[in-house]
Amino acid sequence: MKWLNNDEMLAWRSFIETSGDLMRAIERDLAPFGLDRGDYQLLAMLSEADEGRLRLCDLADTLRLTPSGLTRRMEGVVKKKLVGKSRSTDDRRVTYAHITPKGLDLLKKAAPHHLRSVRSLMIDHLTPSEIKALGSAFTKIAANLSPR
Amino acid sequence: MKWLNNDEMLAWRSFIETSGDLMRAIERDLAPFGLDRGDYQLLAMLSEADEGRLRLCDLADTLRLTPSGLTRRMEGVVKKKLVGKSRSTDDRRVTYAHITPKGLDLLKKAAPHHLRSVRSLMIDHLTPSEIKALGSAFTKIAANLSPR
DNA sequence: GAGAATTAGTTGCGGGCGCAAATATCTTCG
DNA sequence: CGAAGATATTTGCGCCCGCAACTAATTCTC
Repeated sequence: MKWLNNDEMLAWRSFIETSGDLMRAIERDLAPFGLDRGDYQLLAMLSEADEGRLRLCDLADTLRLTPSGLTRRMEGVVKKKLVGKSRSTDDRRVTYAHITPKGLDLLKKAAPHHLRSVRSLMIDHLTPSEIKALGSAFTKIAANLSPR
Repeated sequence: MKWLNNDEMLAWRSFIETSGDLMRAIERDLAPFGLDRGDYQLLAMLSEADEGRLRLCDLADTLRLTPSGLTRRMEGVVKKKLVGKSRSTDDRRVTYAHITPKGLDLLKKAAPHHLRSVRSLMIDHLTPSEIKALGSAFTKIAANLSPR
């Protein structure tokens, strides 16, 4: 049985212990805007999408949500009028989610703060080579994760 | 407004996109033992603790759970007889959680598989320098996260 | 030493989200 | 074409867990 050496153990332990804390801290910084991380991610994805809209199933994929998870999350942002839904006339199974002007507005307000969070909580503490290593490490890990 | 450069963006994006997937994959590999990641972590912490027991509040801290979150998680493992509770006679506010022989047994069975998961999903894809970088990066990030 | 503040743990409530089943709408193929 | 299968979305149900409020026990403070 090949155990983990010290470096490996530190990599694994610091990752699992810290990533949750980091996420929570990011979330806390987003709270003043009335958004949680899921909402922010959702708005960000829509704002970057072509015409500011995406099919729900594609949105669910990019957000790593199951269909049902997305349905529930949509309820929240739709109620806040940040996002709207519209059925496709082309394929009547599909529904589009599109970001509203209000949603875009809020996102544009929140983004700089969020960016500052990410910098001050993470990026600013790392050397350029650590940053490169994080990127390549997670990219490789992702590539080897089962097809989802 | 200082935006993120390419390396920074990749580090951040790959981290948020991948870490959840990785956790889920780890969890999936633990499922055959009837454990989820939270249960495993709990058992692991107890098994490493002095005399195989910890005060509930200390356990909650190390598991990054609120007191109420821990109460609920304990319900599960106690019902499965993997963990027991005992009041301290010394300070009658405190309750200890201690791992049972059955819990220790299960942990010992699950650990090698879990270890293999961690290796095959993460460690094996990384170079030694990436592993070192992950460890130092998350250690630094943790050090700068608010005092919790 | 009595009351205030602190600390440990539990409980009620609510939100997020996964799973399985149900529904609606294509798509495929004999 | 029509039935069988695939795809998009919603709903019912249940688990995890955080927050706020509550109880119990201990420690401070005057």
